[in-house]
Amino acid sequence: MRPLFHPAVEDLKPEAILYALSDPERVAIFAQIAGVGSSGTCTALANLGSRVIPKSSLSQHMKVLREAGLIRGERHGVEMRNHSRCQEVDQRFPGLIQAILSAYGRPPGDANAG
Amino acid sequence: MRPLFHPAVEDLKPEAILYALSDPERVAIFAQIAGVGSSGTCTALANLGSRVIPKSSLSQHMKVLREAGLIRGERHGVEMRNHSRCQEVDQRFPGLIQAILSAYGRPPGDANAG
DNA sequence: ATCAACAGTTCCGAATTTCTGAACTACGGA
DNA sequence: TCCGTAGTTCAGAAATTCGGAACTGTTGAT
Repeated sequence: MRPLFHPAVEDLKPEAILYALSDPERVAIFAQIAGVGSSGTCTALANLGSRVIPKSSLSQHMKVLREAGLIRGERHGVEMRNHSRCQEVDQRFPGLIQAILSAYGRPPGDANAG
Repeated sequence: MRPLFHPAVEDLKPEAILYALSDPERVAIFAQIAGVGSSGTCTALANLGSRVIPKSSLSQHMKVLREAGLIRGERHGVEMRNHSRCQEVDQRFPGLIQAILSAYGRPPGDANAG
């Protein structure tokens, strides 16, 4: 398995962020990670909505969110812990995440607290 | 040609808006329309960036923007005049358009006055 | 050390979407 | 009517997405 790629703050691309959050399933995943604050494992995220997301699809979703710079994933033993990079994204693109989550009717949560 | 479809304000979907604006080419088109205020015809919009957009592709882009509710197109004689629906979108999703255009480094323009 | 279970990734074929040249529709003017 | 212009629709190629199966890497038990 190749190591996970995470873009630096200065390399964040608005198009990648918008694309990542143009899928309601990914928004649900991201909102959960941003809301809880951390430790969102893939298996815990697989059934947030009305269906169980197949794990290969979930892995792809996580990759899209990660490579857009929205989340950071760290391996802890056998599992992956994901936490949001809201603070960094907000530093680069002020208000963007909040406006998007609000549009989706997601409570702001700690979206601006990191 | 079938009549153009424009969603009502209450039918605007954040995923459609984010998807539409996850393509830099479409963002350039939308920013131009929102900035100028109106009367953006397709031929005038075809060469905003580094390449000339083929007219079939441009037509598709316009359709995506229109069906996301970001612009309104009206046929005037032989040409189509497009103007932004920023005001309506902003009413439904406050701050969203502005945050997105800012992230892309586009001046706000009359994005909130449109 | 070996084995089994678990969490997540990668592979790959099927389904869907996007792209764009060519054909087409619609309107206005001569 | 015939022509030119503005834009849409069609259709095939190219690219992307989806998801089951196989795989990798880690932990814990024997």
